[in-house]
Amino acid sequence: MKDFLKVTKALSDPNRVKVMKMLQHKVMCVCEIQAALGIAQPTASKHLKILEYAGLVYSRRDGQWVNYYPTDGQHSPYAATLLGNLRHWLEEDAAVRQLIAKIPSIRREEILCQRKEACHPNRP
Amino acid sequence: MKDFLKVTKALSDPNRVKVMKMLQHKVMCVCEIQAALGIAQPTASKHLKILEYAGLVYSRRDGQWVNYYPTDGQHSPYAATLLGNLRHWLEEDAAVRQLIAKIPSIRREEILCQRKEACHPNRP
DNA sequence: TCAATATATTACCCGAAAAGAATATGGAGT
DNA sequence: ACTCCATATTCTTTTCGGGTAATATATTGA
Repeated sequence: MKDFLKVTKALSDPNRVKVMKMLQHKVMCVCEIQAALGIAQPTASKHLKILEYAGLVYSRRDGQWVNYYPTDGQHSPYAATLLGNLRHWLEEDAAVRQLIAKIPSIRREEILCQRKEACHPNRP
Repeated sequence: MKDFLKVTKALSDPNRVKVMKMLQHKVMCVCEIQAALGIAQPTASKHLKILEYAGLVYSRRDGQWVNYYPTDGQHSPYAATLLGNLRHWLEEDAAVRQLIAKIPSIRREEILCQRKEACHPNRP
């Protein structure tokens, strides 16, 4: 029961559902997710932890960034089933389509997490 | 997105999941659900309304009682899929098994909703 | 019509969850 | 060692959801 509730709870928040849909289209780091959703960095981090705890995503460090991936659902049959369905569910959702379309323009090298107001002008 | 969230939210509370599992084994009225879960009557009523709003159950009056049924998921593909999976999911869950086993001993004619302390002795 | 009962609704309390600010951690590069 | 930056964690505030008591509604039967 607990494992099931972890998954349904994780997927009962709009931002977390959006994260899952984005990750199914492209592997992303925290700062990219933060930028895509327009939320604060700790908020993004916390959402990802909840998704990870539910067995829906896992993370791997890549240099200075931490990438998040959708899992194959090995550790939770509930996660496995819902991940499978989510691949086609909500593909026509307006907010999701808008996010997916926005992804290519989000590049981690051009994001500054620590100062929201920063449009870092001189950077390699 | 909203319809999806209605379903995941509805299924992210343990008591509501238990209601769904019970209803998949036996059609029940509000007072039976209330008795099975050991919660107050308005609480049971509210949970059922949330499940109904999500398209997971529907209700039909039968004399003085209102019966609740699992839907076939016609009004929500998300509800349809999860209802299907729930039929086999959690069948081995301890709390669910205990509830299912308890169902036959719960008879609506022997329940008094309005006074919790009542063990109504003389009743047809 | 009135009494009894099941269900729905309302109002309110309380704890949990979401949000962001501030701070801590840790890797990369100098 | 030191700096820079992405990420994680802590803290605090605010919002949301589950719970119950009290009340309203609806049905049954006398």
